[in-house]
This record gives sequence, C-alpha cells and structure tokens, in this order.
Amino acid sequence: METITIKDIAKALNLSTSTVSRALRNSYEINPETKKLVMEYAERMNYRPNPIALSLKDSKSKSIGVIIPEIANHFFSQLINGIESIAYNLGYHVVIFQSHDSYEREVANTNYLVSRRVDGLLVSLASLTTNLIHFQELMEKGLPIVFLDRVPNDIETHKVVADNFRGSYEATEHLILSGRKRIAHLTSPIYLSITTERLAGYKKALEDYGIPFDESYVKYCLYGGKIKAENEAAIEEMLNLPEPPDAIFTASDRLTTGCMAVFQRKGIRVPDEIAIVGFTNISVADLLNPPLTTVMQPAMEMGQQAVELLIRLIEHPQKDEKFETRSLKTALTIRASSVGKTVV
Amino acid sequence: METITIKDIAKALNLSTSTVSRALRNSYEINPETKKLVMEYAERMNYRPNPIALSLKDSKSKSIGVIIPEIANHFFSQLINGIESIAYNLGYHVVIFQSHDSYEREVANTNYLVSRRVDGLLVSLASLTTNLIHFQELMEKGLPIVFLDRVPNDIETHKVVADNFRGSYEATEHLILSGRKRIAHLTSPIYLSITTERLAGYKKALEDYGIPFDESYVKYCLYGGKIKAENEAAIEEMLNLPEPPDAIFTASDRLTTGCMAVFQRKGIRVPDEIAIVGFTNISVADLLNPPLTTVMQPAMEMGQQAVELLIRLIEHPQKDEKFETRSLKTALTIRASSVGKTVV
DNA sequence: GTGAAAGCGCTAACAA
DNA sequence: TTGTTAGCGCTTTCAC
Repeated sequence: METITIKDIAKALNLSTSTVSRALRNSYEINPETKKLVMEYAERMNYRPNPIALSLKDSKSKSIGVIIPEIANHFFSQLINGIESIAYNLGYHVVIFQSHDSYEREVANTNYLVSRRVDGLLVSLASLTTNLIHFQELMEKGLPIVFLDRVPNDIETHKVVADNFRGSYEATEHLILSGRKRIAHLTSPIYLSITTERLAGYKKALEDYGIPFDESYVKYCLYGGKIKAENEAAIEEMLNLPEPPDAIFTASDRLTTGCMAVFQRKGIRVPDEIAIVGFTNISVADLLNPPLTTVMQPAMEMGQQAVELLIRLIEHPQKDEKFETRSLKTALTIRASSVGKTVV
Repeated sequence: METITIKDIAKALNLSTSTVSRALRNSYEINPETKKLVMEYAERMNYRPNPIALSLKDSKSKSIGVIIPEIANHFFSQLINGIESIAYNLGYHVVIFQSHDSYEREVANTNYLVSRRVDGLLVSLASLTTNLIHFQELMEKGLPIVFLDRVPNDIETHKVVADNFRGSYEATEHLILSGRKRIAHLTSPIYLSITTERLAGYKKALEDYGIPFDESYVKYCLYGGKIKAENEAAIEEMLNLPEPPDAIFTASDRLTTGCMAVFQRKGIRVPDEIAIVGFTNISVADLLNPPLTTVMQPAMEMGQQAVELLIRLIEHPQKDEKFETRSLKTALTIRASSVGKTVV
C-alpha cells in the first residue's frame, strides 16, 4: 500500500514536513504561494492524512464506540441508524460492537475500543452485566460515556431512555380497558433498568384499576427470549396456572415474537383466548397474524439524542457538567392482537 | 487517560524499553528472570499494548472492514453475526459500515477503512454502485477484498454468494407447480449480481415449464423497496395489466414485506387472489398473515465463509492465488402464502 | 542478555 | 515564512 505521506510531499517540493503540514492545515503563517503549491500537489497525488498517526499523536480518533447487545434486532439496528446519521454529520465515525448480552464480551469490547482511542462510548448494557467498574474506571479517567436504553442506576452521566414506565402503563391500561382481567407480563432479567421500569408501569396500571398484582403472572427470561426453550417454559408455566392469564404483555422484540410463535404452535387463538401487546419495534407488526399491538420506542431518535449528548461531552468537557436523563415517549399502536373479547 | 506504556514499565524496573518489549513478547534472548519480572509487573499494572502504535508501526491492525448496504435488515445482520463469530475467534476485530446503497458513501467508507489500516475488506455492493475502480485500485495495491452476496463480475477475487439462480428457480417452479400461470417478479436494480442471477433462475423455470416470458411481469425497484412509493407503483402497474399476475416472486426482504403491505392495504387476498414467495431471511415468516413462503439464504454461513477466505488471503498472500466463488444453497420453505388455488 | 537509536506519519514548540 | 527537533508507543536493527 504505497500511500503518500507528508514526507513524500516535502521531498518532492523541497520543503520541510512541518511546512507541508502547516500548509495543508491552512495555517496563517505559511506563504500563500507555498500553500497553493502544497495543496495542489497533495490534491493531485490524492494525499490523505493517516488517521492512525493522528490518533497516536493526540489520543483522539474522531470516532465513537457503540456497545449494544445485538445488531439483529429491530430496535438496536434503528438505534444504530440514528447514531450514525448524526455522528456522520458531525465528522465522527462509529464503531459498533455486540456484547451478545455477555458480561465478558462487554468488558472485552470496552477495553478494545478504549485501546483504539475512541473519543467516547455509547452503551446499552448487556443483560448479564451487574458489575460496572469497567465503565466507572473509564469515566474517572475522563472518558465520556453515554448510556442508552439499558442504563445503569449508579453511574452519573447522560442517559437516554424510552419512557418505559409510561409505555408499559399504557399497554397494561389498554389491556385492562379492553376487558382483560388476568394480565401476565413476560420480561427480561430483573437487573436491567428497562425491566424494573416496565414492571413498575405494569404494576401501577393494575393498581390504578384495582387489579391485585399477582407475582405468578410475571416471568423473567434470563436470556430475553433468545433461548427458545426458556421462553416456551415461561409461557407454559403461565398457561398451566389454575387461573391462566387472558392477556400477556411482553417486554421486548424477542420475547414478543417468541411468544407469538408459541401460541401459534400450540394453537392458542389470539386475541380470543389470550390477548398480546408487545414492547417491540418490529417493522412488520401490521403483517402479523393477527396484527400485533405494539409499544414502539423512538429508537432512531434515542440514538440521535444519545450521540449528540456524547459528542457535546467530548467536545466540551466540563467538570461540573449537569448530567441529564432524557426520557422519550413511546407510541402505543393498537391492532387486532389485543382487541376482541375472549370467547368464553 | 493515564494508560501505562512500555516506557513506564522500563522506568519502574530500570530497564530499557527494548528489553521490556522483548520480554513481553517472550523473546528467547531475554533472561528468564528479567522476563518474569517484566511480565509480572505488566500484569499487575494491567498493561495493554497500544494497538494504534502497532498499526502505525507495521500498517497492520488485526481488523477487517465490512461494508454492507444496511444493518437494519435480517439478511445483513445475520451476515454480520457470521462474520463476527469467526473473526473474533481468529483474533480480528470487525468494523462495520453501511453504504445505505449509495455509491458515494461506499467510496467514503472504503477510503476511511483503508486509512484506518484495516487488513482486509468484506464488501456487499451498494445497489447504486456501477463503477468499481475504488476497489480495483486497492486490490492492485495488495489489499485483500472478498465480496459477498452482491458481487462484481469484473473483479477477480474470492466471492461468496447464495445460489441465487437455483433459489429463484425453485421458487418459481414451486409457484408453477402450485398451478400459477402468470408469475410476476419484483426485484432490485438490474446491475446487481443478485438481480440478474435471480432473474435468470426465474426465466429458466418459466422456460422449462413452457411458460412464455413476459417482460411486463418484471419490475425493477431502483431503491430495492426502501422507498414505499416506488414499491407501490410497481405493484400497481402489475395489477393494472390486462392480465394481472396470479403470483409474485419478490427478490429481497424489503420488497417482500413492502409487497405484502400493499396487498394488505388494498385488501388483496393472499394466496387466493395472488400468491407470494419472498427471497428473504425475515425471522417471523411463520407469524405473518398468511405465513410466508420464503427462499432463505444461509446468511450466517455466508458471512463465516467470506471472512475465512478473507483472513486466509490476509495471512497467506499469494500472488498466484486461485480465487474461488462459493455458492451456498438456499432453502425454500413452503408456507400458506403460495399454496391454495386462486378462487375464480 | 541488554541498551541505544531509528522509524512508522504527524504536529508543535522552538529556532532561524 | 520556513526549518529543526522531539515525541506519541512500539519494534527492531545494530552495538556492546
């Protein structure tokens, strides 16, 4: 790869590298003629500065690292699109890593990105992460980090989340108002922020409508629906309760489609036998059988806001920064999967 | 970010940086005692070599660049998973960029990745790319590139594709055998390899079964279904033909779901009025209404094979390398969207 | 067995 | 206005 360097230009033009460097950066101290000479030559030779050299020099890279649980997921891929659209315009590159919900991989990815000198980190926690020191240490060292979606409670920084409480409340309320009495909740591991927030919204709605909360109607899936058997077992358990639920509110993409698959396989009619509302950004909710009532998160916008906050943090580091947690509205779209009374 | 360097270790241990460097790389010429001393200290201080410095030194980065049209797409996100799984195990990092099917962004991404010194490139062409010199130049300079899925005809290198011809043939054949007479084909821009291959399979099946090929039954969507109106217009045109099709074979994820959405909106009954088979890796084909007959590509495996080929190319550069094009089998899964005779 | 020095590409403090 | 030099972190000749 014989790429051209500043040195080559200097040699060709009989100048010093520093002169060339300054000319290229359009420094005021360089003679306009020299500048022109250098710039034209550089242009002609298709000179591109070596970002690695730059990074080595000042430990900056004009790139930000993104660590998310997985890419093959509507919510996260939309998130990425939001992040990229803004980052790109602001001159930053985005490096994406998947934790696959593993703590070890999250740590490994973090270390790698840091060693690669990313200027900041955008993180949605792995579901199996409970220990946060790898992030805390970095923040103490001054690395800007913004969390989104799955955020930690005990780290002080900018955070961008969906209004999970409200979204969950509305979903549950909708089921109640549609006449459902025994509403189950299928959700992610309990130590995720999204889990507790969604659970709280669910509980509050039940409470507000005078429906007693029943612990046996809530199932936590450690692998968030990625392991079919786990999903299936949880649903099975619910259906075998003395009083099986007549509605289910699922807390994520995977849990929702997994749940519908189970119903289909078992020949359980939706919404006749059981209604379902999913907290999901699946793009084909309309086309499902039956069309799926969803709580959609503004994924794209969440990504955009998070990256804006991060870049602000990167470019204007302030010790006394007021950190904010932005909570964006979700959107309940009612479709056939949750309306229609159970046939008794 | 006060990360520890070799210099720090040298100073602390009263050694030279070269000794420390050699000790860390377990060089034979270093005294075992010194080695132990250095290694233990490094371990204790949590020393991590700076990959940027290494990259600068020998223009290698142990990372590979991936350029794909988009992430928010089942096929491509599975592809990425395949790539990452292998790359990770072989000690390579994966940097992903989206071209969003724009030629300019593809070029920009390529340039950036090269300047970042990726050791090789994995590319699925943007649908609007016709000019390939940006890749050709790099290959001439010795940068290994492997193409997958959307591959160029006129570049000699490893390629990994699905057996588009066969997949397409089988889909069309299936529709014919189900009694369909007027089979339309909704597809991507004509200058993509996948388009011509799929078109060829479609034509061959028609031919083999004695059905005349009718150009007006084929529509090319320049934006591959990402622009709703385009999609809709194409379908509209078909439906308004004197003899509208009784089946449609769609060539991609987006085109397929877009098509189903149009049918739903217009109240066109599938498969009664029109059958549909999609070339798609959508994960919820089973849950759609009606369940969708699909030709699935082995996306994960395609990613794995491509990255294997690429890494082989990187680690054993051979001038006289025999390049291979691997063609992986697709899988036709028949569901309700294509079976059942049109109600006359 | 260990150290000094050069170099990867670039910038910036200091000289001229 | 331009050049010299040092340094970012690391490896690698070449000396000792």
